[in-house]
Amino acid sequence: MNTKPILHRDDPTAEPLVGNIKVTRDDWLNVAMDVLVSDGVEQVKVLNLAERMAVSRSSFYWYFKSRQDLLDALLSKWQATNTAGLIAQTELPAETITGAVCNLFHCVVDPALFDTALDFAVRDWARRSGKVRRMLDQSDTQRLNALTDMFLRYGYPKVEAETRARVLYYMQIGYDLAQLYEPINQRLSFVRHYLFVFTGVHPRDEEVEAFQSFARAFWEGRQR
Amino acid sequence: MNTKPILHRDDPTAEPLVGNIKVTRDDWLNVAMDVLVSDGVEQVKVLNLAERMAVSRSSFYWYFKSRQDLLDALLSKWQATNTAGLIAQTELPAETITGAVCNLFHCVVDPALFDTALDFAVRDWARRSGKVRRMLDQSDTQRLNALTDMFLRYGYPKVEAETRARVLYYMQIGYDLAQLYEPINQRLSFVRHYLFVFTGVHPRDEEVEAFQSFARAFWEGRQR
DNA sequence: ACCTGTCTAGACATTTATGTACAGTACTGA
DNA sequence: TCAGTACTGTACATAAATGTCTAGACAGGT
Repeated sequence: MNTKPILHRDDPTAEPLVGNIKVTRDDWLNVAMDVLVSDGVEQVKVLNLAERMAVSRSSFYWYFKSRQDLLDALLSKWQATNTAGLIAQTELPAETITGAVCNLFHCVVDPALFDTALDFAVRDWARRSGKVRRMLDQSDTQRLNALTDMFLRYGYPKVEAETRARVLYYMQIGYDLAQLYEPINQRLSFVRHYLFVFTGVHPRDEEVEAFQSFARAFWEGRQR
Repeated sequence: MNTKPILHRDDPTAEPLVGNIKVTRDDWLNVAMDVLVSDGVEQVKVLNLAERMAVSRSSFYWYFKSRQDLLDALLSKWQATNTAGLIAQTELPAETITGAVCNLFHCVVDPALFDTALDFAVRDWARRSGKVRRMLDQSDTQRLNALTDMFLRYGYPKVEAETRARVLYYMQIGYDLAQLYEPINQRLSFVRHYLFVFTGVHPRDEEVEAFQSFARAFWEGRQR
């Protein structure tokens, strides 16, 4: 378990906290994000977070007006990062459509590009909040448009580009949702076939291998 | 709003309730299922359900040992219907693979065959409960196997059958999750292209038209 | 040395949830 | 009719969550 949230006070590289400070506003946000992702919004409770950080509950109210205030901050953080991250990947240059889809696959591998678990948590949250639902709908539309444009750039007819964008996007969401933790090697051995089904053309060997070695290197670094 | 839960006492066709009975065990279950689907497990609260039925909370404890007892019953209900429903659709006879996929599409249209919203709610629930998670993993495996077998029956090589089964399954989950409520006609106009992307072959006109008219008839009946 | 601004702890009030005890109500069958 | 069965309602005990108030700890400026 080296994936637990790093509090400011536990981070040796950060400058030490002065005065009576035990945790920072960012600590509250980070821990809240962690709970949001792993347990859902309903579990983002002040008491819960305070206990995890071994800090009094009332400290929370110094940094945030209310629980709702914290939730709003979480949503902003998601909105500012995830959609932008995915769209950036669709716009990277590639010689072929299969190469472009490989670029997109990076999102599944690297949470820094796109945090799938967070995205899922927000989707769940959206079922209970109209405000979140509206933000999410906007993001979905933007993302689908970006994916459609990607296929269009490689010469697909309009309707086919739209269809393939949808299949690709929803498949990624669905896959992550199902959380079928297949062994890495099995999952990577499917990459070639996924590329074929998604694009209708066979990928180049070097594209597949490049992605596989990227993913393998990334996952080895995290003992998965 | 004609989709509100039908309580036994509101159903004119059912035999009238005798004695001091106001609601039945099934009423509790149905309303709970409704809340589970629309608001998630966390909102399945005894008080909440009692208020919706205008009945005292303590009535609940006549029919159920505890809240957990109710949740267990909900899970059983899901397990007994949804997975079986989907697998049955994959096993229906069809002349072509595109026809077989059309049969599967019926699941998306008709909640009696497969309640996608419920499935999603259970997925969400599974994140918080190990027991639910294990049941869900089992179901996912069974469903993927059934879909793979379907492709195998139409002559696809093993790996391609597995890949297409995954794309098809996850795409359906993802699509439902995103809840992009496209207009019916737009959605139906994509059917032909989805079939092509999912199977790699072009569907027959009569297959597409048969499915479209089925879906249209079904949806018109529910003023969607 | 003393104050001031920043942050934390502990005590309190309130709300909302679960579960229990017990009395009451309305049919049913002997 | 009268006891029993099958429920429902009121009241109570308890727990968990949010939010408020106040006293106090700590560093830095004057």
